[in-house]
Amino acid sequence: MFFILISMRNAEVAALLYEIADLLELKGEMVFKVRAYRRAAQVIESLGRPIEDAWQEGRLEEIQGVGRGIAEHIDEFLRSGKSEYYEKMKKTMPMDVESLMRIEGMGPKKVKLLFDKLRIKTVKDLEAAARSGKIRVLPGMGEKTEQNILKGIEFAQKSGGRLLLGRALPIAEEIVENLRKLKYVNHVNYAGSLRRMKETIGDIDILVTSSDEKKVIDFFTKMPVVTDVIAQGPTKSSVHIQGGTQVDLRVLPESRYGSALMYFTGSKEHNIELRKIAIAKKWKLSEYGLFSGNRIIAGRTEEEVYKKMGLSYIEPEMREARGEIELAQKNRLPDLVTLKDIKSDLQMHTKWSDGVNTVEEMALAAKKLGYEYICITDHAGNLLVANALDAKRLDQQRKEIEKSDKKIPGIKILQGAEIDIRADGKLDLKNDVLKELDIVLASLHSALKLPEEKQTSRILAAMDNEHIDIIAHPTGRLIDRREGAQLDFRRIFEKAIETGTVIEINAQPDRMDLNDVNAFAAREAGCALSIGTDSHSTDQLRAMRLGVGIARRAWCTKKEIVNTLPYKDFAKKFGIKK
DNA sequence: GCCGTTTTCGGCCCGACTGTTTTCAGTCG
Repeated sequence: MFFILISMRNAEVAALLYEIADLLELKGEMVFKVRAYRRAAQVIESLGRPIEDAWQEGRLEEIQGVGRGIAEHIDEFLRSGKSEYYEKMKKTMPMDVESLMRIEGMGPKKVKLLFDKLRIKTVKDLEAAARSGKIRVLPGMGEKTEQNILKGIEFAQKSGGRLLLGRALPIAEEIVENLRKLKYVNHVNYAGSLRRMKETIGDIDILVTSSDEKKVIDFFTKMPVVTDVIAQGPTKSSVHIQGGTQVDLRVLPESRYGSALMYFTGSKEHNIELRKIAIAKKWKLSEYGLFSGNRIIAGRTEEEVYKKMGLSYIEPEMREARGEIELAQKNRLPDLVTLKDIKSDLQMHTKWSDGVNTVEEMALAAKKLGYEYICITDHAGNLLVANALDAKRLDQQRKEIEKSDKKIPGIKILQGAEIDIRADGKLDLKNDVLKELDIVLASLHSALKLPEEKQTSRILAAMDNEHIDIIAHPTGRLIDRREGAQLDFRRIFEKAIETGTVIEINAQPDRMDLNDVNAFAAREAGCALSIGTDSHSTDQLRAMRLGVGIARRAWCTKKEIVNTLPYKDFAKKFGIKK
């Protein structure tokens, strides 16, 4: 068995290569050279194993997209923490490229021109120049350009960052529903990273087939949620909606729906791979279809296009150019877990600790979702902020759970608890209390900044306790708000297999923890996984689909997810006798 | 800069919209 460890250095190396790419682009280097750096960065970012391993083994050049030149930069960076090449370039172009490029409408050419002519280095410089009318006199620029720059700056300051998947999904679904109601609209779907279930979303892409393109675009740009229209052409439009999210719409004829949906679902890297296959067959693939010369040979459905290309259908969550195309060629894609496979939710809170609903309300809501059993996992121990239960209250709660279990037929209610792992690795409750519970979750809630070694030991110690069944939200991160614990996942996965501990995929929209890359590594290592919503109200139970999304992005089948087990098998696996 | 059952040289994904132009470059996805 081989193990995988996700290292922080991968992200550092990727960041360096991205920055080099930006600077090369400013310099006006060949687009292909720039692209080569970006591609290498992207591959290393989602590598799934530490770049140091390949480096120490002298096998950097075996990484896709890394050749002699880039390998040398990586080597220097890993040895010395610096890159002469990068620093030299940065000296000649000292502007804040990242921030400037993030302004809508600002690309490398404008950033370079504005630096050369006006010494603009920061967004602040840019704003001042635009306000005083210094930009309009430059070649290729005009008054409108200045206005757009100011609008772009204002917008970048207001919005900042990406939208959580769990927030973007309902918005996209509502827009899709509204478009679907129109008489002249046939197919409509959202695409993009949203359809691939990435944990955060840059913007929302929507695709429509219609007999009347103009009417669709008109309807779209005049929706009440639209705050301003960025672009509006005959087949394509972009708008901002309340809250600042950008929504792109594309209208296409029915016969192109499949190829367009593929194109807009991405990922970009997946599309490029597909197009290369088409080129090798002397065809051409675009959003308008698969072409042999001028003749369209596929495009109506995604299935048709994949099939014509000699590939089995690839689920959107797998389209990241991480080897799925090769598997599709061999017809060996995994049968991904689906929401329907889920028989239970293994993490939820009630009024007993920090939730808003009762045991009974949670159970009824879970039953409505079609679950066979659930696990009530209120906080227990000393976590006072979360109103954690002590031994006495756990006893009282057990009586209520048993009562509800009898009262509500068709769903089994288990008593679990979420126990805090203290900084020294000790658990927040005594063993004689833990042993009375059906399922025990252990998780980190504090001291998330300890060094990796200590943090890892904490989790390993918890797993060594025979009563701990699941490690919940392993890193404790909150997306865009808190980084979470540094962990040596290689050792954690080893210990999980040794002790039979399950690792949770937490489906809370701002947790998504394990994330897709770590869940991928866990599955490859052979770990058992669970998906829990960590719900604090009945509404939140529906977040299960986000967790399933992570599992699917990690190529999990139902075999790897313990809460797809029917109750009988689940009870047997965890030694529950009731 | 990378890469190769078409190539170790000559390719590298493809198209829409905007704004400033008067035929197109820049940007975006």
